[in-house]
Amino acid sequence: MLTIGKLAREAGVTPDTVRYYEKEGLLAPARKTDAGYRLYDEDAARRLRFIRQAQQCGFSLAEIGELLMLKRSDAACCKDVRGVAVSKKLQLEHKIRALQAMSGALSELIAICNDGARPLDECPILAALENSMAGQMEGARNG
Amino acid sequence: MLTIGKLAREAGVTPDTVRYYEKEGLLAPARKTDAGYRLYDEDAARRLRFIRQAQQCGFSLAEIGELLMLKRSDAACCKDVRGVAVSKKLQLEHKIRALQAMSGALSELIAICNDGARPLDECPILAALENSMAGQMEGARNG
DNA sequence: CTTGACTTTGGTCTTGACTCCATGGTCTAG
DNA sequence: CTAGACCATGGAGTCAAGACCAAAGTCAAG
Repeated sequence: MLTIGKLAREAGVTPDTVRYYEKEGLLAPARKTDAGYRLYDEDAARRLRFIRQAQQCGFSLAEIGELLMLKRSDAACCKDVRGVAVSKKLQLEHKIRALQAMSGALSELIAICNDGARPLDECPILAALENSMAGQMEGARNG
Repeated sequence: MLTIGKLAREAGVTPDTVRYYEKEGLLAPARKTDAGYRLYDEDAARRLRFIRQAQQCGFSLAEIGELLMLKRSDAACCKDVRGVAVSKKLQLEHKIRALQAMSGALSELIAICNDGARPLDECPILAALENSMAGQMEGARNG
């Protein structure tokens, strides 16, 4: 069992952040000591890591809450919940495509610029960035 | 030449947002009328679309500013700038991997839950989400 | 030449996600 | 049994990214 400080340190956040997540209903302590200290188990640690990763991927805490509810959902496990999963997956795929387009654009950029010094106005950065993304971007239009 | 309203409408944002981007140094009008009206060209429109897409991918306006500076950079075009591009690309790849892990986890989830109703405690959501992400997540640890 | 849609600047307000602070209780090492 | 590190609650402050508002200028149509 971890105290809030240890849990937080392990995940690279502050205790304040952990308490905040609790207030938002994302992460509860397994139990509390008589003195009121929060105690967390390994499950909470994984959960916290998940939250941080999902955040890095651009999900809001509210969305992460939905993702985490896939786990808890008191209702039909594999029914209503499935809809949420499907729509989240579509969102993810849009994001991935957009990111891949960007990444591709940057690759071209890096490759082309590899040869050394060029005149500024010949630098194909804008072209690479804006053109090569355009195609992929269409798909992500209404993400 | 577009007025701020048309530009904004085309990109699905408000004029306020466009002015905000200008204040943040991300997007300037090509010129102003005598009356002080902002006028934008097609370049600005593309730029704005780019900003929105990048935002959807989880970049902050500050980061997007860096990306856009790849274009403007008064210094050596294909030299210092290349470093920024490379590091942005690494960031992107981390994000992509994390997103793909999530997407994969959701796929399993959806597939497994496809067969109908199951007991809650047998619902493999936690397992799928947390286990199947664990491996990929390691890599993205310090993104 | 007025009406309605649009624009300007400059300001305050909001929301999400924290972050810091004050005050006070708890626990462990010496 | 006390000093220093940790924890609790409650509330205020911060930052990004806008949203909203007021007062006033602009423009195209009838």
